[in-house]
Amino acid sequence: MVDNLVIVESPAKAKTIEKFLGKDFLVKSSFGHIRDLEKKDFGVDIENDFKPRYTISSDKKAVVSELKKLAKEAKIVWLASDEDREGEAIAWHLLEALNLDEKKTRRIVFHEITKPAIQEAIKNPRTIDKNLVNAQQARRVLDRLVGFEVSPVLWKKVKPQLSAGRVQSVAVRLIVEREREILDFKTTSSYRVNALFLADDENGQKVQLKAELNKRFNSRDEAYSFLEKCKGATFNVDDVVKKPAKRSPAPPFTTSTLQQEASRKLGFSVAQTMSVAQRLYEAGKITYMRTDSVNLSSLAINTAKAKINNLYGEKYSKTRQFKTNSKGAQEAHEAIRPTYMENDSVSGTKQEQRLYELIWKRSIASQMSDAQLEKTNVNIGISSTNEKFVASGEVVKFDGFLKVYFESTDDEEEKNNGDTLLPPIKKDDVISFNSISAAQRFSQRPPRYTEASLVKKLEEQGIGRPSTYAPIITTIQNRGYVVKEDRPGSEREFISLTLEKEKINEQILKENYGYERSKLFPTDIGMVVNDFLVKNFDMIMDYNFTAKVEEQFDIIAEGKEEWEKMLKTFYKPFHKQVEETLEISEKANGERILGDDPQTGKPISVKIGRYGPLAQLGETGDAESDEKPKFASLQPGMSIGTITLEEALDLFKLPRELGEYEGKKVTAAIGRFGPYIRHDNKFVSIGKDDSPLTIALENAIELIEAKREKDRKAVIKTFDEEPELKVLNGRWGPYISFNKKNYKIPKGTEAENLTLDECKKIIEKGPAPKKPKRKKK
DNA sequence: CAGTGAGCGAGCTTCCGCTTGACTT
Repeated sequence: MVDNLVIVESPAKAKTIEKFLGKDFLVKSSFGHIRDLEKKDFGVDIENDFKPRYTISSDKKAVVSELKKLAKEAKIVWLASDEDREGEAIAWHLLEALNLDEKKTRRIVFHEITKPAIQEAIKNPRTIDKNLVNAQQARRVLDRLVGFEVSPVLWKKVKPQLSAGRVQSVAVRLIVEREREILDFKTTSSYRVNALFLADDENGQKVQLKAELNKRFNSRDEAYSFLEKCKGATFNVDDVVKKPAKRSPAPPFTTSTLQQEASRKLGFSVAQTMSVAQRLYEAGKITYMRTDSVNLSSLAINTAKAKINNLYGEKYSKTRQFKTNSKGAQEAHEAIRPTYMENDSVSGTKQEQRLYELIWKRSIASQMSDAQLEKTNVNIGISSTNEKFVASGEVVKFDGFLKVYFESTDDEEEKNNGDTLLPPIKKDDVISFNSISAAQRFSQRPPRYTEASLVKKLEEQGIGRPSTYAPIITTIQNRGYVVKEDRPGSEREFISLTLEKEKINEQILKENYGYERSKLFPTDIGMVVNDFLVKNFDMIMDYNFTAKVEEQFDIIAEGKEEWEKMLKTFYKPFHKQVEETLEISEKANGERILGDDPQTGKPISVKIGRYGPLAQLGETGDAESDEKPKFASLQPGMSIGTITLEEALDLFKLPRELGEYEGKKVTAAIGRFGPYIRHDNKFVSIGKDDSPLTIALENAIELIEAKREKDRKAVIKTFDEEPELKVLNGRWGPYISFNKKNYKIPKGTEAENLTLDECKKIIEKGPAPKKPKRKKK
């Protein structure tokens, strides 16, 4: 029985706003979108101007009926969803789905959750902007058409259950193309020359001065003859140039930059960052975490200023307003910042504390003064040749924002010239060297994407939204297009030449390179699907496709174009591509023929099968011989593009019989869960150190016995009266197993002391709650 | 939990963006 019902999107936001609005206002949340297109027949009437058929999402039925009831009782309903395309559509769907009377409905928006901002919003209601809603409908329908027309093409032409979409397919394309660049990369090498000079410091002590030659040599011989020239040469300081420089703080966090920095500084995955941020948001500790805005409210700027003055003094403070420059930003919220800038730490889990601290530092630093630096460059001439050595140093004269925060970069081999103080040398000083060395350095291939660097790239291209960056990364991995993996590096030799005490010493040294940690790799399926889509759907796969349709959506939002017309223009050529591809295109399976099996002479090939990449021995459809081909799945780490004939032949050697143990056969093979030993219908996993191709019978027996021992330990208690009932020790602690069903033991119960009766009581209470539909593997 | 892969061919899969839970056998 309240006069005013306010509907926002998020329940945490509802709670906060309710406090500002007083007793006459009830604030509820819609939990995001409440309606979506039907799944059946595209949910769109294509023939009839793309008329959408909306239905209330199954998980929103309860929310909608509650809101409906409250709306009926209220005198005025305030629709306060976000002020962007999606938010406007949510307001409109609420109006429709709740059957709201337009006369008693108001649309309001605010950019920051502060009392004055909300009161101001209430004073300035407007009506729903139907043009903006139409832009959203166009976006929604276009995505549906792309997804639901192209995916079935993949089911027919590549493999069932695959998916394609405006966003995910382009994300996969980025990863596939980067991988190809890496595979095609031709490494070159050059010789980098570094010298260690000796100079006097203020106290006349000898100190080292590191300098690099301004030229790299292409061959060992050139490098060698340069070092020869250095023998007996004199080294003269040609000039010493000092230049002031400054550095400015980065803007406060958006979703994308938070994900990047949390990945670089804390090692969080993007999904992890979002879930920790969500908890901080729900606890009222930070502002909303899905945003593309770098804007700070005036309240935040003022409290930051006070905090900085208090902690570091006035000269460290500098008020800044940042502007968004990322494509397609809609700026419905503030930047991500602490709700109370004065709190430099919070309680909570270790992860929450670390993420909060990062957000606090970044926000505070954004309101601090520039760092003042002094850069020094020293050129050192060589009497016997024209090349010069260059030494550079950098000294922080005033730290400014660097006192609290320094943004990291993705560049792995970043030069480490941070805080080097050069010795006080002067122009025309003559200095001597300790050693000069020329080392062979190799050109670096392009880096593979991490989750966070992929998000950065997508944002730059205007693809995806803050609320979808983390789900996109998850989707392309769940679909099996991409895997996130560590890969070991390789070793290579390089030549090092060192001139010391008038002698050149040549060495061959070894270095590791190419080690990858948590990087995104395309799978075989990812590559085959990508190539198929690029070949047949160039329009959708164009990196600028999203940016181009976004321009159209903007025109619709301005009321200068009808959304149905825009869709018609898009759909005609698009649908033609779908039809043509279905008709003309061959099945794509990425098949590659490796050669012939030396034993049978039959061909060996690799391709994508129904269940993933496989190797095949012999040909299909050979009616005369009546002999079926043999199949074997490729193992993790193997790829259609790079597998060799030998590796493929090995796959056909399994399952392998090792011998007998206790009168029963022992075999080794590779299954869904990796390599295993099978004996007496029991399975034992083979560890990393052994391979099913080579493991000996005795090692296998050891594994079998070890497994038996472990199984014995897993049993805490059994009862003679009821052999089916066991108290076991599982991954999540003790539990009861009875007739193949598992039961939770109530907290505070000592598992060892359970009696049969007590166990039966637990069982009577029913099994552990059944897991709901869980489809994803 | 520990392969499968043609053949007959039902009925299923799928998009992006907005928001949290209920759940980790």
